[in-house]
Amino acid sequence: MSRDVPATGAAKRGARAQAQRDRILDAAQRCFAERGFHGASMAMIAEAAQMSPGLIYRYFAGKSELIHGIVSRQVELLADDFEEMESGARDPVDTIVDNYCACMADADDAGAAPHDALLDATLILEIVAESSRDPVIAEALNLLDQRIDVGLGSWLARPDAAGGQGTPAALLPARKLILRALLDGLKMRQVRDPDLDPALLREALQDALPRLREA
Amino acid sequence: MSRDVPATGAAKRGARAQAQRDRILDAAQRCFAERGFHGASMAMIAEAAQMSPGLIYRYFAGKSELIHGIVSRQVELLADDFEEMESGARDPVDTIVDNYCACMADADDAGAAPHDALLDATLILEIVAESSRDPVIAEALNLLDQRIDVGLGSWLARPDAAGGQGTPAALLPARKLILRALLDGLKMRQVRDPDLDPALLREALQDALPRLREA
Amino acid sequence: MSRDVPATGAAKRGARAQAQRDRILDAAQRCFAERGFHGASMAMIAEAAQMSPGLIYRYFAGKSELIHGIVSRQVELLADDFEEMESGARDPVDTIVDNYCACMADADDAGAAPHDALLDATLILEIVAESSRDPVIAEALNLLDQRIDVGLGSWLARPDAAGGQGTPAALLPARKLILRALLDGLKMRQVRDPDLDPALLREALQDALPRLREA
Amino acid sequence: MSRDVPATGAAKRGARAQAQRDRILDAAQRCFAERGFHGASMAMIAEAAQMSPGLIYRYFAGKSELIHGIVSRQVELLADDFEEMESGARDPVDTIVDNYCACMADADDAGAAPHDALLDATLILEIVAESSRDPVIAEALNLLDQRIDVGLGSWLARPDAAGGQGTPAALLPARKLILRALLDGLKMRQVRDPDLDPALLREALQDALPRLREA
DNA sequence: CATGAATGAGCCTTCATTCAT
DNA sequence: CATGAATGAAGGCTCATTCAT
Repeated sequence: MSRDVPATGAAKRGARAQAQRDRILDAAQRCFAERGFHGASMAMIAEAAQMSPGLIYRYFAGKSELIHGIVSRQVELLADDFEEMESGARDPVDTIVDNYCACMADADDAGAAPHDALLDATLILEIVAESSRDPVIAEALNLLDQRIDVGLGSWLARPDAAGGQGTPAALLPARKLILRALLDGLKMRQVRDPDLDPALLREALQDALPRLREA
Repeated sequence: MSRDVPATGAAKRGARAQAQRDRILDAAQRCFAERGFHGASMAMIAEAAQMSPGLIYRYFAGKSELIHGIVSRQVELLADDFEEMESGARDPVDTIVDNYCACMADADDAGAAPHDALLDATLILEIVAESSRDPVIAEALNLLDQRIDVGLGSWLARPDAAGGQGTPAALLPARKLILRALLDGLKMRQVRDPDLDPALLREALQDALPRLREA
Repeated sequence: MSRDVPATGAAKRGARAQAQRDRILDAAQRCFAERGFHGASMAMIAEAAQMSPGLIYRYFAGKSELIHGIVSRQVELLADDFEEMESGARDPVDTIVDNYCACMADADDAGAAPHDALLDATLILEIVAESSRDPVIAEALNLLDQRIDVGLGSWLARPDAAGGQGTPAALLPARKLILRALLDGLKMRQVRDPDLDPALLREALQDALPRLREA
Repeated sequence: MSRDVPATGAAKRGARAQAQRDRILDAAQRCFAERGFHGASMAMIAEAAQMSPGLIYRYFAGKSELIHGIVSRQVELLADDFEEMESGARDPVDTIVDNYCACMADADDAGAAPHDALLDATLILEIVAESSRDPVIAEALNLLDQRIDVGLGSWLARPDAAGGQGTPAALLPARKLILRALLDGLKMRQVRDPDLDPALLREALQDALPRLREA
């Protein structure tokens, strides 16, 4: 998943173009996180990317293509998390909590390069909401969703000994649904209650996760 | 569940005024569900409510106040769900699944009177996202959140025999967090995967909920 | 000029109607002074007059008729000032300074009944400006202007011994113009520099007025 | 008096930008003179300037900033008048009368480039009135006022022989006040009585001005 | 007479997007 | 490629005025 092989959809793009795209996406992600999708203007994004508004349109067809681009980039980031979880190298609780905390931290320092930062929780909600009306965004999100689904599924299915959860195939869809909802729901909690104590979150997960395994 | 008796906070309002407010809120809820908060214009809402744009402002101070009004109405609807859950009159799984299905159904027939309907899942995401930037919306959501928190907390804490979950006080915050996240997350799943089989949802909940109780 | 004989244009009006008109005009004058002609809404005026917006239209044809009414009322107030000046009962400097100070005072206590208060200086500017575009207002102002012109003229012309200025007829138009400009200009200074020391004003007038008389 | 060299405060602005600003200001000045500050809409001004409404906002933050810009331009025009007066090159009466007549003439031919023209008298009243409620406008007017104050003060104080009035320092504030009021008042007369004979004005000034000097 | 709900035109402003340079 | 000026369609909101009650 490294950049040796260009990312999905970027097959033919030159290095320069890719750099520009990333610069724009970084700026957009920062602006969207700060002001929301509708609150951030193309002009603002252009300024954040230190280029003219017109140039953005050379790389992206419109504002919602920016969301598409941002979401697509996330797919790669996610891969890392799943590798960790699946390899058993790390307690899944840690991964989730870290992931949660990372988002919070990102929100604080606006200088971070967002292309390897997780999506701001509020932005995720906006994207998901938007996806129900905007096919371009829906498409991007479908990819992400699928990736998560596969990752979660394989982690759940993998034998206990191999760092998985040993979930029987029959229970897999149900467990996946619950786990997915729980993870998504955490994003909503994050938005509603940004001061949530990470320790409580960890405690809650440590209590809940084991309970969700086969008895 | 109907509005024979004026709703909370509307004590002093005339019947006519209350009816107008509800008409506006119904129209707004429909428009927001269909086009999103930013996508639905006041003009569109006015038309849906069959009145002039200016008139809306006699009843609501601005667009965000419409969300405030919509969310506030939901608080009452929620009360019913919690009564059911707490009274033990009904399996909580049924309540959740029904609630879930109700939303889906509402989305289909646009003619339904929304003031008796649960919020469209997409709209919920938008509202939550917006709440992080709009104090008016945040306030309304705080009320709702609090109500849910109390309801969930008392259900969890109530002794097993009394239709509760018998959760020890020490575990309450953690369990509440998990449950809350799970419920919220279901809304996100609903948006992302509207075709989810209710039967799977029920199965998943029947598997998960008992596991989240004291061993 | 007392109310024994109804004021100009009020010939046929009943006492009740007159009272209503005055109440409206009072409210309007207060609102206009506070927020300006364009800044004060009919709704605001109605509330200040403790009546419904619709009722105002029973007594006045529109917003600019309110200005007409306000200006017309001033004609009577002015009469008093001129009587003083002409009778020689009082130093004209005192009259002008008092008049000036009265306006400032009015601005402070909003409770005063404006129908016997001088027009707020800012409002005067607005009215004069408006008069160049609104014939209704122009008409009212013409009356006021004429009255002032006559009053000023007769004071200037009256023999010195009779409390006047003993201005020769040949110089009258010129002197009237200067005096008029000076008086009007004071209104503008009042708006631009509300903190002007009344003592300085008195000093200035005591220096200038005598110089403007026949050598 | 032309704008060959960019005006004060425009040092860094490109020639194109400056031209656009002037075009907008010209249009605004014309529209404001014709319909008043509140009567002229941004759309109308944009049309007069032959551009889209949105473009105005690239050059001015809002409607009040247009007034600010218009007033600021006047400061420069005023400088010329004061130079004349102070240099003694010209009878101050002439300067005032010319200035007065210039305004009247401008009002007639709407085609004149307003950036070289004095403010329409009616517009001045509106601006002064508005300044008491709009800080942006107040700021612009403060600058103008100050400039006039300095100019008038130095002319009054300058020795008689040097084309001044030789006013003793002790009398300066009072004389300045009177002169200022008289000049301002002339603007009001201009609005109220546009047909005033310039000859009468000249006569009046020639009579009054010398009288306002040290005996 | 009086009310106040209702209208609807219009206002200022923003912003995604385009295009001449 | 890149710029940034320019467009023009909305958008949210206000308010003078009307009219059914």
